[in-house]
Amino acid sequence: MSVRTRFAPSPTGFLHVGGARTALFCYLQARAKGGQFILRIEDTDLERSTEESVQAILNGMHWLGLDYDEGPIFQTHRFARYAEVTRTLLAENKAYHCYCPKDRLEILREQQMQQGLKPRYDGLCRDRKDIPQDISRSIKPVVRFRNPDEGDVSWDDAVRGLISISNTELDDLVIARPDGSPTYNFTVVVDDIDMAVSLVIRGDDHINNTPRQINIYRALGAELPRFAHVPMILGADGARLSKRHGAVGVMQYRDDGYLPQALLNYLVRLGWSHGDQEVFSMAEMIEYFDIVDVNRKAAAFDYNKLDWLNQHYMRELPASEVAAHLRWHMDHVGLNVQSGPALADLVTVQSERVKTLKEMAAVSTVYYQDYDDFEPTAAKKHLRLVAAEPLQAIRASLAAVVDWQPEALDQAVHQTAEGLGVNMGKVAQPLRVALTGTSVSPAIDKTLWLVGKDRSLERIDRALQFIEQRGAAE
RNA sequence: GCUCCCUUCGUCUAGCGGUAAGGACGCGGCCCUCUCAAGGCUGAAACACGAGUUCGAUUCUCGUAGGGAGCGCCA
Repeated sequence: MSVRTRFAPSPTGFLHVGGARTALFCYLQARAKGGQFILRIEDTDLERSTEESVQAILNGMHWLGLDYDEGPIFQTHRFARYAEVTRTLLAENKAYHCYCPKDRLEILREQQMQQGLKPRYDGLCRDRKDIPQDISRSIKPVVRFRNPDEGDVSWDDAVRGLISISNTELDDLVIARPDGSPTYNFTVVVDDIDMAVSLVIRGDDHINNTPRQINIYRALGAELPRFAHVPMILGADGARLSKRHGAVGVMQYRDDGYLPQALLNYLVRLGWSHGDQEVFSMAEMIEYFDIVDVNRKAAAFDYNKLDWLNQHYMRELPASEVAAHLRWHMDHVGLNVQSGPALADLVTVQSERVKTLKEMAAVSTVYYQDYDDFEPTAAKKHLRLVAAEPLQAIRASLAAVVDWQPEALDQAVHQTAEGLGVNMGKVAQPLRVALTGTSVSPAIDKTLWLVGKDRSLERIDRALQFIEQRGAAE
């Protein structure tokens, strides 16, 4: 039988990394089994749902490349259907109208808590036949689902194993508000039945909702899907992930310079593994992933490992592909990519030196525009009188280079050093400071290559001038 | 408070009754080296605790402790 999974976020914010991982698991499970993956937007809470959030979720899914076969399906478009099912339950006496005012329920809840009891609806309206006319006219009732009061509800969770809870722990939940709008636990069940979802993958914060939902499935005479409750993702400090942990929204990771492949690879390894393998292509994830192998423990987010994976992908993915992602960051920091080396060339040189694309853009400005001043300590150390001769020599040598490629440039620097009878550092370091204004940059041949011939010669001249002025001043 | 869930290096994890408890990130050291990286080699680092079951428990059972989730006319 084909597997049908769904990811069902509520549009009350951006696409959270925890949600992204759940979506990834749903996606992988469907793709692996040749099934379908559905995206459903749970927007029944009209107060908190926003159009921007819907867009943010769609953007996040798109950036990650998690494409769905059906959807997005909006619950707000299905109110008529929920109302229909509610009427059926009412007619079958599996649900009933409840006229209890909110304040009565609040008081009840407080009393129960005080007595050390679990707060539950006491069932006052369950079999109430004495609704006075004036009450039924002034109070619009909610609809409650008649939960079984005996027996247990249990299911074999695909990741947790057998979970069981007594019906006496449950109460009659509201399935429709006074205005007729449906509530979460009810819409999920109706939708999952209507959409023939066969495997419900969701965060383990929903474990407690599952028994209630199972009872609704039964009342509706529907077959149960398989449930898989995946552990949550914690912040780096082990506490629940929240804004103060930095990036929680998926798009924030793009802004921070991560590749979608890296984030996906990082997320799939949270709670799941395949032997000692750390790096997985999407094809491998689809091939190896199985929801039953997901473990039960909540996992703390580790930026170091994400960084490592990100660098891995920056180096291993085709440079042109990485360059396309880098482009966004270059634009973002206001660099004109026409005024320097091709981005793909930049990527081949810089990817092993930085952890993120954001960092790459930041350390690459000198290849696209002139730097303002020499970094004081670098200049003090390397642009001294003794550096004048090597710089002049290398300038002459470079001026003669026709094929401005790393091999020829490397040769030029080496030959210059040999000719002067000094080691590489005596030539390379002053040259590096001349080229970049700092003492840190890629290998000198690569640095020259990226800076380009004309700009390199200009900058050497500038450094020579600096040395001369400084010499005169001393 | 009540119910449900979780517990192997700092972190992500392997383990599925007998292992020197493996890998990865990070951290330390060495090597390489024109700087910074990257790379290679290497080191330190874990079975929460207590009872059982068993010839033998990280692995099975039960407690304890710690952590998480839920208990809405939010999802």
